[in-house]
Amino acid sequence: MSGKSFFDVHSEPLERRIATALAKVGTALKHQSLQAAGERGLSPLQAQILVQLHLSGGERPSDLADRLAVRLPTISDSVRVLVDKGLVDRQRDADDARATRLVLTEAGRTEARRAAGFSDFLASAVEAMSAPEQEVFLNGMLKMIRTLEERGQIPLSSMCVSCTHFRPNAHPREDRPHHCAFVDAPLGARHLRLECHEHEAAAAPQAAAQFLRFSRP
Amino acid sequence: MSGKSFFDVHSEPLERRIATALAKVGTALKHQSLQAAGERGLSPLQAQILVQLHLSGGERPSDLADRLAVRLPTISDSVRVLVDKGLVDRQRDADDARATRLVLTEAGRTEARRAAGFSDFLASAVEAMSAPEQEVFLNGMLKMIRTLEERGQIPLSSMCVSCTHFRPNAHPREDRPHHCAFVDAPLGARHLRLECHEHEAAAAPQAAAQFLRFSRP
DNA sequence: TTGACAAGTAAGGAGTCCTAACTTAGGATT
DNA sequence: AATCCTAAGTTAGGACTCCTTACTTGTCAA
Repeated sequence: MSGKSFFDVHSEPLERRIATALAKVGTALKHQSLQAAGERGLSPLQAQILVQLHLSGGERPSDLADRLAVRLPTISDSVRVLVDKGLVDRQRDADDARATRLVLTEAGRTEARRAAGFSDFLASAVEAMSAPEQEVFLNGMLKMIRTLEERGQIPLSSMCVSCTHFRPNAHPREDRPHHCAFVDAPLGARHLRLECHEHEAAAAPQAAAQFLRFSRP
Repeated sequence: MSGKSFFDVHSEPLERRIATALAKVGTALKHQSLQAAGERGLSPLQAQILVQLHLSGGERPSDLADRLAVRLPTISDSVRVLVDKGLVDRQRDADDARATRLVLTEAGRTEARRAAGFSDFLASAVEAMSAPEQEVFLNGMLKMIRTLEERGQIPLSSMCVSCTHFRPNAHPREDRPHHCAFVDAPLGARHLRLECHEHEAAAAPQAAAQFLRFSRP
């Protein structure tokens, strides 16, 4: 055991510095999305909407509003522009005549694929970390995001850790401790997903809670 | 050695998922800053400007523009509002009569302290990680940010890892491998700073490059 | 059938962001 | 000293973001 050094005493708490670091990356994201979208003749929100519709294969305006953490009129505004540009089609929902179903046109799909690459700049900066660092990092991010979800401070995602099919720490083996009951396969920290098509929200957040408590390291 | 499992084959690359996770936190940051600032009668940018002036003790509009990754007219606009509200004072710079020096008024300092707490929600979510996880996490964030800086994709910060006083891996001891020549004290990964008043930018990015290559784990 | 509630659009207003066009000051060159 | 270039900042104007409030239309249950 060593005593407290200069830096143990004269520093912002670690959590605060991490929050600051995340805010800096947030600045970069904002700036890059404005730039990247602008080069394609899109606005940041328009690009986000295209990417989201591409991922989901079609959604309602209110779903988009939830996912992107804005109000319905904000989506409505941007969608009108996208429809005018011929990138999105508005269809009446078969189940509920009040609702609208938004789908990409062919041109919209092309733009969506391009727009999806906007975060490549971040992904490539992640390569500055080693593989084990990346694994710990993803794990940490998931814990944070799950915590923010529980507090209603971030839109819900289709993450493994909040899925009925997820069995945390179901196996003794170090590298793949978790299990997905849907595909019936073991998975490790490096495999955990943020958006899974097979996701089914756990009624009670048991799996997520266990993940928060017990996951390694 | 075990073979490739289902999830090794059918997954987005780890770097992409990390980028997605960071983007989600970016969404939360945007949303919370709009909310938090709004409750205090401020806009997000106004709040950022107050916080930055509080940290630095007074800056020029062009410095603010650099730090916040926006153009000068954007700052000029918001500053005018802050001056009207009596939170910021415009002073002529003594050295250069073209330049303006912005300083907080007493009321401005009060608001700045409140606005600085806007990222508390993130800091407290960071507590979902264990202490060793947090250390790896901060280390990873610093590598990412440094990489983004080198590419000009994020504003420069006054981080240890890009400082002339920083000596990476100067000590053999595991928990405090680095050294700060300014205060002449060893420091570990958990002590690394993002904004240090004693920062002096390294002419050649040697220290930073060494940090990127050699830092543990 | 009527009345509450949900999905979506429209209208209006504050803020964010940009580029382009000034204004004024500093510094170098003649 | 006169001139020209460059830097700091403001103003003007336009697109987009984002909100709240106020409709419109459709669902569903009493």
